[in-house]
Order: sequence, then C-alpha cells, then structure tokens
Amino acid sequence: MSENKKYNIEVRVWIEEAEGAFLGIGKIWLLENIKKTGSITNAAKEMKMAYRQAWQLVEEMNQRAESPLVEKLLGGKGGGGAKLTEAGERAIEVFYEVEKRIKEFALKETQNLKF
Amino acid sequence: MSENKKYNIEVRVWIEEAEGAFLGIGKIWLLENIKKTGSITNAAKEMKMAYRQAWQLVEEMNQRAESPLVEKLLGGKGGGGAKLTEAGERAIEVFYEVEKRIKEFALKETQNLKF
DNA sequence: CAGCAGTATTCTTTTAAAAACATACTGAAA
DNA sequence: TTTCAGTATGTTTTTAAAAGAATACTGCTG
Repeated sequence: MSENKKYNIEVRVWIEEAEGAFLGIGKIWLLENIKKTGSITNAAKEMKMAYRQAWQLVEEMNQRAESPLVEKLLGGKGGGGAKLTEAGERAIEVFYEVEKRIKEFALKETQNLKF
Repeated sequence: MSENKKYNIEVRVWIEEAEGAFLGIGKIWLLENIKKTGSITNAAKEMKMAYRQAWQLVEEMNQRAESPLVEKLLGGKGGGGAKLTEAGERAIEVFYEVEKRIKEFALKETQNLKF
C-alpha cells in the first residue's frame, strides 16, 4: 500500500448538429478572439492560426447555427472586420456553462480510480 | 417559433496519468477484443487495425497502469497469445461505469440548447 | 480613382499520423 | 530440430490534415 499512481478523468465537450460538429472549445476561443480584436485576421494571428482555417471555422459555425454567430464586414474603412452577433455572444456563455457543469461532474467521479 | 434546429451535447471521456492519455474508448475496445480472441493479432484483425499499432497500445496501457492490463504469452503451442489480467478486466468495467455516468449527465444538460 | 486593410478563395507545399511491409524472436510440441 | 503462430521491432510508403503562398474582391477615404 504505497506506490499509487494518480489518474484523472478528462472530458472533451462539444455540440453537434445534424451535419456534424458545430461548436467546441476551439471555435469558442476563435469567437472570443474575434470579439477581442474585431477581425478574423487579427483573431487568427492572436491564436497563431492560419487566416484560411479561421475563416473556414467561422463559415462552418455560421452555417450550422440557426442564425450567424459572426457578422462579417466587407471593404470600407480599415478593409472591414468581423464582430459577434447576439447569438455569438450567447453561444460563448452557453458553451462554457454546459462545459463547466460537465467537467465539475466528471471531477467528482475521479475519486478512487485505480488501475 | 418554428424552424428550430436540434443540437446535442457530445462528450468524449478518457483517463489520464502523469505521462499522458492512459485509457480511452479505443483502448477499451482493444482490451475487449483481446479478451474475446485470446491474442493481439486476432484482436487487431477483428478491429481492422494493424498489429503493430495494437501492440503499441497494449505497451502503453501496461506501462501506464499500476500493474499490467494485458498478459502476453510468448512462443509455445500456437505461438503464444495475450489475455487480460484481473486489472485489465476491472479497467473495462470502471471505464464504462464512469463514461456512462458522465454521458447520462451530459444528456440531461442537452435540454433547451439554442444557437 | 488609388490606397488600404480585411475578407474571400484557389492552389501548392509541408508535416505528421497511419498504414504497410519486412524480418527477428520465442518456446511448446511433434 | 523443424514447424508454427503469435509476439517484438525497425523501415518505408501512403494518406490526410495543416500550413503557406498567391491572388482577387470589397467599399470607405483622401
């Protein structure tokens, strides 16, 4: 009764829709950075991610949501930009809320794991 | 109040140990197939997975568990084989139990998702 | 109407993961 | 002492995903 390794339960949460994965932690981070920086370009830089991929993720989200999460502004002063819609703001909150509850539940299950 | 998309929460559960991922659903399936077929070779075939990879997964599990989950028999009649240890049997049960509880909890959280 | 900065989109290259291939090794049993 | 089927392990090939590069488009502003 001495050398006991520590094990803990990890949980990954995401939200699906008929067509497939809709919203996971990666897209949430992207939403947060778009909110913070005001554009997909700068959000991508912040995350050291290619603009191309960030743009694709935004497309996916917008198409799979009932109403778009990100509003894109084309051209104009500063070339345009992107900002969260009401639905986008709510999505962040809802996701974190759900994720938090599930992770807390998982943590409780961690007691006494042995292998 | 009509076109409402259906969203549901998906959850992936696995168990970590200091060195990294220890046990997820993939390794559990492998354990089950080893139990069923009596060898890594046949388990791998069953799962249409390369023997090499199956063998590596077994190594990982055994090293990260406090005591091995799979006992390997080398040479002899039939070339040898592999079988689950007591710890291996228990690992399957524990994993499914934990996973089931968490997924049930997640299901309850699914109500009223809207995006 | 030229400049600008971000969005939109296609094409190419790189990289990393998985699969496939090849070959020893092991030990009971005939 | 050869056979056999499974374990053990290194090398090569394939494949899919990510990254990168290149280019067109948009519409305000000076």
